[in-house]
Amino acid sequence: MPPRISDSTVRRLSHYLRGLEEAERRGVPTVSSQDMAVWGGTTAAQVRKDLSQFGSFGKRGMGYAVPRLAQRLREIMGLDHPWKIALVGAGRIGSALHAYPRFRERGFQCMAVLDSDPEKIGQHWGSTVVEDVADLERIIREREVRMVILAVPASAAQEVADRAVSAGARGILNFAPTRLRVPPEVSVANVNLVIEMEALSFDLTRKARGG
Amino acid sequence: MPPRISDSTVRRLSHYLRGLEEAERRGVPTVSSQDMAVWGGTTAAQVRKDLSQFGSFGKRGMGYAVPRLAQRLREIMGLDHPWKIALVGAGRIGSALHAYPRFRERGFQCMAVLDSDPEKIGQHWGSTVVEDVADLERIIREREVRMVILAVPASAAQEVADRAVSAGARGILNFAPTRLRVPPEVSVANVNLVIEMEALSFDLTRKARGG
DNA sequence: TCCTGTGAAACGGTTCACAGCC
DNA sequence: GGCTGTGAACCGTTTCACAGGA
Repeated sequence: MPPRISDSTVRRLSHYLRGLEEAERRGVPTVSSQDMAVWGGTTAAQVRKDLSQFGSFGKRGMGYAVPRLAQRLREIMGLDHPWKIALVGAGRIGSALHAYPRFRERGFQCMAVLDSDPEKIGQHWGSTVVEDVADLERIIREREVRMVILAVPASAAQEVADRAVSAGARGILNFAPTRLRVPPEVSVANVNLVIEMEALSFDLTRKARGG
Repeated sequence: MPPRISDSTVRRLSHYLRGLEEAERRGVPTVSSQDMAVWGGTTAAQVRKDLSQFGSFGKRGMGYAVPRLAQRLREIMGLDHPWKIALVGAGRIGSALHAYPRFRERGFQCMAVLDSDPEKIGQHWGSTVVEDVADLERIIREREVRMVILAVPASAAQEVADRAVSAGARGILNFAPTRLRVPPEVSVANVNLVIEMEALSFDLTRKARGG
């Protein structure tokens, strides 16, 4: 029974891994928790606590062997193998995401781009052809898609999510400003740009008032 | 000296406000903390705690008067007046953000779109013309821009951020996968899509393993 | 000596439970 | 009776401090 890992820990692990891979490229042999703390925007103690939840990867007095720790972190995060994803919504956000090179670099393979708009269906996006969202279930099943990026209007998000889940998708990156209801075996990450802007508005307002 | 307000509280306030404005439109006169809890994906007690940090807005036995609370929340969050923003980076993400109608609906007025690419400078985006990022400081000052959306490559993000801050910007929505260093009077919200995907990867991997 | 791994303490956010007002 | 506002309890995360191995 694995203990609960907090969301903030997971985010920091991403940062550690990014730093480790940069160090790997440079041929740095070992790093200290202090080095990783800088990458993760945290403290050395926090880094060690984070890592200790998964095992003991360092050597006292020495630090951590970069290739070994990077490999272990990739395994822990499930990034030691590619993920097959599908992009639903071929609007502007969808187009930007599809062109975003870092997804592919990180091992997220886009198996399909889907939309409901007849104007968009059939368009060529690089080597990908936009397909009909009516075929969502079949495509997810046939191409073994495990994650879906939802870049559809809020009004369609829940329905598309339900269908994707029923076809076997287990992770959803949701750009629609809606709280999706999904079964517990499914994970959802929400990206809500208006909330981010409103949080900035709050912060700035508070700083302007309170000092 | 206002007490610290947690980030999670701020996000919930956004949700409460969205629900309140929907209720306002429908002419609902009062709501309970339980109603708001549903909007914010939390509990009634949490709603009351959140609100209590800013004052007492409800009536015991009655609930909260919708228009009054909505107005107070807009004031608290600094959403009772428009915000002037600028968009730096006229690539695909920038283009998607510029077309995103919810920013404008929510009172975020885009005063400029900037890029360094001569091909893009001069392009017409609706009624906006893409301008040269070399004029960033002048434009921020002249048009009283307070927030900047950074949709530029990671390699340019810090430099653009520094220049925006020096010209008077105080909020940054950062899409570049970099941790920006800014003075304490400046607030930054990061949107890091790879981290969101990696968090999904972690979750799914963990669920598949642990049960 | 250097730096990790880890219990213990401190902190902050959430939940509980109830007093108080409508 | 119903629902808010809030101190107190609870719980998870972060920080501290140090024991222990290289």
